[in-house]
Amino acid sequence: MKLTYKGDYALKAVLDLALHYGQEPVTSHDLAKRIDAPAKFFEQVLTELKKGGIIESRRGNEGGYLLSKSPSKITVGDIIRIIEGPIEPIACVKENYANCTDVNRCVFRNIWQKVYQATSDIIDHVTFEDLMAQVKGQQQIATYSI
Amino acid sequence: MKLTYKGDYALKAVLDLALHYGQEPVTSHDLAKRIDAPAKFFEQVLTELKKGGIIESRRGNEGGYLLSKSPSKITVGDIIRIIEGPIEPIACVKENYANCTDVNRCVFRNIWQKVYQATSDIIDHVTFEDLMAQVKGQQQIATYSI
DNA sequence: TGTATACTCTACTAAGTTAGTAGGAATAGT
DNA sequence: ACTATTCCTACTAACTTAGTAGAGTATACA
Repeated sequence: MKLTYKGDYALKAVLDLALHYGQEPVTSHDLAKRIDAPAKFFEQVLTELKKGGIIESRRGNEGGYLLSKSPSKITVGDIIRIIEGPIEPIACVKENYANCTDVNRCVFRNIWQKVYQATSDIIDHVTFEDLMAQVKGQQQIATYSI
Repeated sequence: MKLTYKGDYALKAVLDLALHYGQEPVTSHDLAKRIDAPAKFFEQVLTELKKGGIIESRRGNEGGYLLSKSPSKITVGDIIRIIEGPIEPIACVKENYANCTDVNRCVFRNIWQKVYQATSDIIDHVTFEDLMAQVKGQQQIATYSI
């Protein structure tokens, strides 16, 4: 796994939309501003998230983007797979991979399999509901500590 | 973590050298042939492994490369860090990272920290002695099963 | 001392990825 | 009709990956 700017923007955008879940759509412009991403580049990220089925859009005045399902049903892994592609360290980790002479005997494949498993165990079990809870908790602390 | 060809060649080369540990040096040419890597490109990989302190070289006739320490003292993580660089999914995972406005509050950083930890827990604990044992075990089975 | 053998060093390149930029077309609400 | 917004296509500079090319340097051995 390696996180690019695109993935970083995408995660922040989805978290922002999660915090606005059930409310009015949020414009690309507002999102980009809040997460400090170049507006035009960020549009492309939103397009990919839409194609991936994570968000939907409303055009025209009062339009914008919103989550297409509950934050509890979206994981960090979902976003990463859509934006960054497969998370396997090497392609042979996947089942039915034919380009290797002897997949079953390769001592390194076991290692990459474990790394893949460990990584997805983490990112596929963190939902945006979890993240919202953390963010809200932090805001409380911040308020109290002033 | 993403494994490039360079990393793949490096791991295979070190395993091959581990299997020849205590014996005569192995030439770059022979290694490249056995692991099916382009000879000239592969030379660069060996240079990096040498700079990384994993292997040493003997020039001239009867020369070649050999491990600079016991296979039990070299891990997969050592090779990956030398060839592929840092294994953190994003730079902010490292300690004293200044380029972030609020590292302590970022809910995503926790996740990448965990991914980093899980990945290094795996690759830093597999030694080339372990891998040698696996390879030798497989050869036995292969012999018996004919 | 010569020579074959093997490592060493520097430079170049084609293809792909990353992180954008640019400009306009389509659509929806007032 | 006007304005705000998403949608679509194309372009680009910088960087990385996976090599290639060719000359230079050290060593063992005859």
